[in-house]
Amino acid sequence: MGVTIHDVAKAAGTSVSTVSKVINGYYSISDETAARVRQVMKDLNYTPSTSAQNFAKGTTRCVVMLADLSPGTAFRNPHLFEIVSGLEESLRARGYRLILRGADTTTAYAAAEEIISRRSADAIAVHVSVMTHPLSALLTNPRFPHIVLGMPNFETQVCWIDNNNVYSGTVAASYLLSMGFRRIAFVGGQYYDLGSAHRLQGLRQGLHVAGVTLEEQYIWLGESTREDGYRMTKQLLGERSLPEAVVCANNYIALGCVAAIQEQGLNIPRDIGVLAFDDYPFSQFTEPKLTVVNIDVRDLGNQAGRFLTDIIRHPNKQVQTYVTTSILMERQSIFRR
Amino acid sequence: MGVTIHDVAKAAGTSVSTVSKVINGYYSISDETAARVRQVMKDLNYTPSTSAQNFAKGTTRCVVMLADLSPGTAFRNPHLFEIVSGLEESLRARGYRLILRGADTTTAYAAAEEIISRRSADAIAVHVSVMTHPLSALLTNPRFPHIVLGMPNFETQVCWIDNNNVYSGTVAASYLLSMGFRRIAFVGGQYYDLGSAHRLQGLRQGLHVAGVTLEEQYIWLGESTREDGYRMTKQLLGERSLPEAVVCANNYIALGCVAAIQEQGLNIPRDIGVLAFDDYPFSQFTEPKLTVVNIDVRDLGNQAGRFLTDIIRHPNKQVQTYVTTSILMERQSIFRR
DNA sequence: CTGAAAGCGCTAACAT
DNA sequence: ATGTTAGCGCTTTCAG
Repeated sequence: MGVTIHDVAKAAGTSVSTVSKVINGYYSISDETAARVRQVMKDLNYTPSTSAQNFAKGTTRCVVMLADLSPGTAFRNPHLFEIVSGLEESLRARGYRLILRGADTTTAYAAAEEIISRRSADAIAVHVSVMTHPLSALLTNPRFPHIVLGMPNFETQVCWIDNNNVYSGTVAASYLLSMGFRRIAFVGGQYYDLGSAHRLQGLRQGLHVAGVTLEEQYIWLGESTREDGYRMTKQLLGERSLPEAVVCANNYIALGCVAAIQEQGLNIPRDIGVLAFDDYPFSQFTEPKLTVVNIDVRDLGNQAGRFLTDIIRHPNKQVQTYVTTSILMERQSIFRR
Repeated sequence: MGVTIHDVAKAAGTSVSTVSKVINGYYSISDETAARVRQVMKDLNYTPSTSAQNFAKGTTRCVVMLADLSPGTAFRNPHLFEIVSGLEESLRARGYRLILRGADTTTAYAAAEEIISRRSADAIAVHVSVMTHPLSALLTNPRFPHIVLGMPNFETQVCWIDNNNVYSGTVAASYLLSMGFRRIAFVGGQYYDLGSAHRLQGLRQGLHVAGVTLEEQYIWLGESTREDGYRMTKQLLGERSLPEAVVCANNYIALGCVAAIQEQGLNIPRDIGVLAFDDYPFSQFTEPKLTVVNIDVRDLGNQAGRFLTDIIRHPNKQVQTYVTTSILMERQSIFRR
């Protein structure tokens, strides 16, 4: 079939090992031999076989990512794919390929086990949504290079990386304070929705250090849906005194929140400001467009790729870290008071 | 390191080829030997190395998908990832792994060339957005197993698969006709936006066979954005006689369309019906929720995977096909007249 | 600086 | 039914 390293060696009048050495570059080969070999490779249109190289070197140069890829995920959770894209980009820059593999909590363990035992990848990336306790044990004992995207909601020795939502919350707080807001409300997900909970925590903290209190009556937690955002905001607006601004834990809630406020005949941002988290395209589908604290999730994927290659090199390396590039995107839903 | 086929052979008191045969299963091995070998494999916790197997067999069991994965793609184009998910699912069911690789029109050629020359995948899937003429030549001459997701907008011998948007257009037509509509408008993308153009064509055709004409004055083409949808609809509403329904080529346009109609003080669906294509989550963010002709893009990915494995087996197979599972999702933006 | 040769772990004729 | 053996295409140690 194709031309092999032997053909090159023969044509260049050298041994295959010499050719291999010029391919890999980290052996001493005289410049002239190297040049000749390179020329022959070009003439013969030779490219080393990836499988053969990897097989001989005992590596795969692949990392597989386990994630929920069930129908509709791309629509419901674009974040996931933005992370995937960032991961792919980062891995590719480092010479690795990203294999995407769908799984759920019931199948992820077997998938990982197969990958590990068949040595079909150099590392595994697991999206936190398919993470389980057994899987965590599989990854850490004995250790196999891995990273979990998102902080697991249980104590574990796995490597993970996540956005620092607490920090993002403080960013929201600083911004609101700087814009002259004091009486602030929060509409978010349930306490077990860690992302929302952390954002709330950061917001509260950020306000607190400035001597401002986030009052309990202004905190509403529910489902992360447009419907529940609407419902909660309605109730919030029923309070005796209106907040000056409401912070929405995510875009879905924000959509409902805006609808509720406007239905009440209130003007955003004149009567009440709205600040949301994340910059889904639909944060721009409201009128006015939402000012948001955006989280650069692609960067999360990027960082994960970087850590992963580190971990492949140093399997004992333990990474449990937060990375966040939160960017405030000022649009029209908050005006200075 | 790991236990190899030799260890198994020794422990089972057989030759490696016997072990190999029971692994692969398509050679005659006595039941009792097979059982013994299998037992030893289990005892030794042996799993064949994927790389070694593939290398020996001269295959990779991988297909790489080339697509635009630039920042924000997941938000702007969730369709793409739904296709990816479908493709992955389908390939996995057939024993292949999906490697996702970012590219653009300037890098896709080199990426494909590398894959082909290094034989690092058994096939390539290319999203039409990164397709170019040279790439098409590379794939077809000599033929390398491939499939393009989406119909290229130039004459080519590549294998491709796409949704039948013309058909979807006729689905829209039939529905509107059955609901008693006659005077219908279309707000869509430019003529070179093939998806939109085909939907328009199907709509026109579908109406035509029922003796209904889609009048030119009711056809507005522009950018596929909320803004342009708004602008076009505004103009459309300026016509001397209002259409009974407007069909929007996609969700973005629909968002603007709904806003324009409502701003005009018209009620949807009482005064005017709105029918859109695609079921992005934000087709439900309008009030009322949009009735849409949804396209099952995941199924497109699924079919692509099926064809791809066929093509790998029969490299000369030529596939240029439309598949469509369009489903009408009735919500609140169309009422029977 | 170069080459010979022994793998890497498994498959697949071919022989028995 | 089972074993022998020659690869698959490249890397890497060890001599020279």
